[in-house]
Amino acid sequence: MVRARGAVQAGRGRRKGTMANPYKDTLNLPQTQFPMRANLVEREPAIRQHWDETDLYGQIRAAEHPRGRYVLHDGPPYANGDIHIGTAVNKVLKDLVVKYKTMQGYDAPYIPGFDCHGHPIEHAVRRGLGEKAHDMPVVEIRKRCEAYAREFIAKQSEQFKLLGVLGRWEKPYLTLDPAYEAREMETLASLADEGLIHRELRSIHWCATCETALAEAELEYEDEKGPSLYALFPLTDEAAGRLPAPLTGQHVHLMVWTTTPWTLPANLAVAVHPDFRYAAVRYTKDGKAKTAIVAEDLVATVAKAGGLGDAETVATFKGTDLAGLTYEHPFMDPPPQADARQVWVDPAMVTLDEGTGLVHVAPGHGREDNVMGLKVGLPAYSPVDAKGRMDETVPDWIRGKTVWEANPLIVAHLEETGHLVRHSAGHMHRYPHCWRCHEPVIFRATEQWFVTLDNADLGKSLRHQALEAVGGVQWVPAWSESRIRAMIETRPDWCISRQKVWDVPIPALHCTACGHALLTGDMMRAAGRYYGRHGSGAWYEAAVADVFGEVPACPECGAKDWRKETDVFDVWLDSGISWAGACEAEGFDIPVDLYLEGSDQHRGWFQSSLIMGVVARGQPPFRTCVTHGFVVDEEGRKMSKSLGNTVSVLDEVNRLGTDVVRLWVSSVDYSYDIRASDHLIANLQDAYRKIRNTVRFLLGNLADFDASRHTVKTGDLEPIDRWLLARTEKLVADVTAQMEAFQFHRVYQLVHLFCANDLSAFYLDVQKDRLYCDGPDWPRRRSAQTALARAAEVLVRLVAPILCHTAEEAWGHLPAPAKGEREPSVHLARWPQVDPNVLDEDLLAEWDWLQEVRRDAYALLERFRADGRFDKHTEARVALAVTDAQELARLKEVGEARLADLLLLSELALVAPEGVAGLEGERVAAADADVERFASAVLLPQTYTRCERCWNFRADVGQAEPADLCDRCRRVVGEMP
RNA sequence: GGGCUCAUAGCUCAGUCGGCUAGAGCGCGCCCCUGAUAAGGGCGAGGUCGGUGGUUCGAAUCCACCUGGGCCCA
Repeated sequence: MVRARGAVQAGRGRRKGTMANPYKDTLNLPQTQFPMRANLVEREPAIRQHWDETDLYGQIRAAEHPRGRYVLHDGPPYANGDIHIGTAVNKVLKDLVVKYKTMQGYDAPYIPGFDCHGHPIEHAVRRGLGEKAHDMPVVEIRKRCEAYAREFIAKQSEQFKLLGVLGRWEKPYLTLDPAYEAREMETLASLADEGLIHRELRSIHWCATCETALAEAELEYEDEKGPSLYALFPLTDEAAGRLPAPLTGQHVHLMVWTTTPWTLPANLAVAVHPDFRYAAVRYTKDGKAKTAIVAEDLVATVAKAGGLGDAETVATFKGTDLAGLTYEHPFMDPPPQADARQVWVDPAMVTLDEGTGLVHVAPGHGREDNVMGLKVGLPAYSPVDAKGRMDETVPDWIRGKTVWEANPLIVAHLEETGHLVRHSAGHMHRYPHCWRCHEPVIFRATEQWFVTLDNADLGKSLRHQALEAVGGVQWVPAWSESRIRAMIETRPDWCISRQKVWDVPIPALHCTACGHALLTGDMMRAAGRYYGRHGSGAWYEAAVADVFGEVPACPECGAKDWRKETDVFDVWLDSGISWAGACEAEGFDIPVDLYLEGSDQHRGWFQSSLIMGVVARGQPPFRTCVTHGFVVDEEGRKMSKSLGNTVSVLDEVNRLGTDVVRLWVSSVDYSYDIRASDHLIANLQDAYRKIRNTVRFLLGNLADFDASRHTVKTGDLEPIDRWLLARTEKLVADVTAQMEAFQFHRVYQLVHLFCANDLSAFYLDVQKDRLYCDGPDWPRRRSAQTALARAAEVLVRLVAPILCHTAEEAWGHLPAPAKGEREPSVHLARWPQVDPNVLDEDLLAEWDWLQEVRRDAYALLERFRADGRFDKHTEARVALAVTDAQELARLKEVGEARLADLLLLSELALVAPEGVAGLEGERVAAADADVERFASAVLLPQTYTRCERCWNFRADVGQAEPADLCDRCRRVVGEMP
């Protein structure tokens, strides 16, 4: 629609044009060197460089800390690869806490750490070496591992610094540091002192490619297609004789199901459920009639899957009836002990979800199998060597074959000997894989060192103590507690040995005469001292006497000839004692205040630290534990390179600037999944600009404000300025509460709302007239500036933890404080404290109401504006009919003139609904605008002239010379020199 | 399969003990301003509160189940 604007405007006597306003120089327009354009990508590095050059971190450490110490202990990221968005989120969250606590007056050191040992680095190094690794001395490989780790420590440090994370980067704690290793041994010695370390033949996850045991944490479950088969174990004649009629003495088989044929050689038992019913089924296969026992409920399923067309149930039993029946192995020689190869009842082993209801048990090849074996006294027989090859105890047709090669051979053999019911090669299942080489792992029984979680006396068990300790920690969010509780309740004994070289060697000795393995607390302490002096790698070349001061005699046989342990400790022990190796080493008390990590650390660092803290110090090493979720893509799916939905945080920093990325981190509720994409992070640019420009406008209007001379006493402030002071104080109170609760996304919302609503859309819009047009030194203007100065001061400080660069930049543009000197950095400044006298809730409620009134009036007046009756409120004279008589009286009390100012109107009249009858002018009914507060509005004819200086339409324009000014502006101009 | 957990507008978040027509900011659309200007202001449109069933006078909220995610485990 084209409107005849020229005519309308001419009729209102408005002179619009590009002609320079002769009074413009008499205005107090904003002035500041703080640029509107952030240009973060260029500016931020300069700010960080300045921090480096002035040693800001050192200055903060050297400053006064009236509130004592607050220790956030860094969970060490693994020194491998570039940082990713998840680690970036973690570091930024930590930095928010540290910067906030620092401003609150705490000594809040941040000592970054790096997890330097472990399988991933060793794997990468060995892969790089190729064949050469086999002949290379351990010490040489370790040297390369260290170099590898240090390379990534340097790289990651630089990347973390790009995120604005302030800390002692020049001296992080490293788990490969000999002093750290020494403390680790000293701390772990308490495990041995308490008798909590034992050695045991256990079935564990084993990677045949990497030739090492794997912890739960080192497994990845992947979907995989594999074999599955139904096999028959014939009952012995003795057992057949015990069967009830009509089966007595017949050839009857136990039918089992397995997806790992290679474990069949190690079969030592079959488990059934005591409460299930079992059926003897007769069927014909290859022209031969057979009888097999399966769970009754699974007969149909098995008949179908096993291809038993004519299956017919001939008898049923209870599970307990089957207990003790002995059977023959389809291809193995006599069992290693007499009570092997019989049926046991074990409810934990058997479900009806899959299989036949009879479970093939190989204690050497499965955790549950192992547990059951221990219970009934079966050995963890495991005829597979470290490379995954079948050993000499198995028949020659599979001897020396890898388990993967053995699978089809075993299937074929069962087929040939009539023990196979049905075989399939396409069974889909989730199967554990090695987290490094991604090959499928096997279960294999080996001698390993364990931390005992359950003692005979349950009340004193480590598990029990750890669970008690959980209750003493504040978990954020609260569900975090139930999660770690459930995990500790169910975790198995902790396998702490690894058949690797890149970690701290276990300083144990094996007697060459009797095979006894020796590891005591004193030995560990001695090794700790030795490692501290020479580095733990020295173990490999040291003589026993060098490490322990003497050669101990074997407590079992008295011999003095030892083989040094070749296994190393699990890498989780390194970080699990970081509270000792890093914190106590710095003189920090345990427990420290805060651990803050991703939710995966419930199984990792939180747990290992808690357990070690309980063992060595009798308490958890942290008071509060904050957990954050994982970064997922825009659709909530996990990020993966193969899906191509990853976000590179370094790219984002280079594209948008660190402060925008930090603002993004602060804006999300990190308790759950965190969605991220280029687009989602870039969205925060708008909020960043809003905050930055609001700060800039505050600064611009404070250009001529000298706090020491111009500050107006609170009691003398104009009402709206008194409100801003209270509103600012409320902001401080709210933001502080949310910071204390680690609810940074609420801080973001509060700050953004304050900038967008309270300041930009309301206060600053209303106050522009005074700030620009009043005399520079008029009390009314100084009143506004007093409030603005406080708002600016507060805002810059409140955003400092998040927008650490921008706040620093703005800091240099704030007016000098009334007293004393400004700290050289905002990060050395104090967090604002709430003055309860200023935070006047009644006043805030009053102004909430006024703002509602303003919003409703605006909605109504918008009707006139949309119709082209005026463009700016300052052009309009308006009468508002207030629906409620009481509210009308209340508004009258506020005053029409003041309300006209708040609504930016030329003039305002307040009337009762019936009062509009006699008024001249166009009117609009409130129903059109969905407003109840006002019955209607009347646009009164504009009879006033526009003041050429302040552009307000006022009755007093033309009443004196200069005739184009209003009274106020005449006074201002008259006061000018 | 088990433990913990999530799902409210395009996005980020509020929503108290179950109680007005489910809110905010951003984004989007339209308009205004040009004295915050690669700024600023106004208005508006956006929701089956993941789905189904139940409890209740009343459900985003409580319960059950389902769907789809996430972390961890088997």
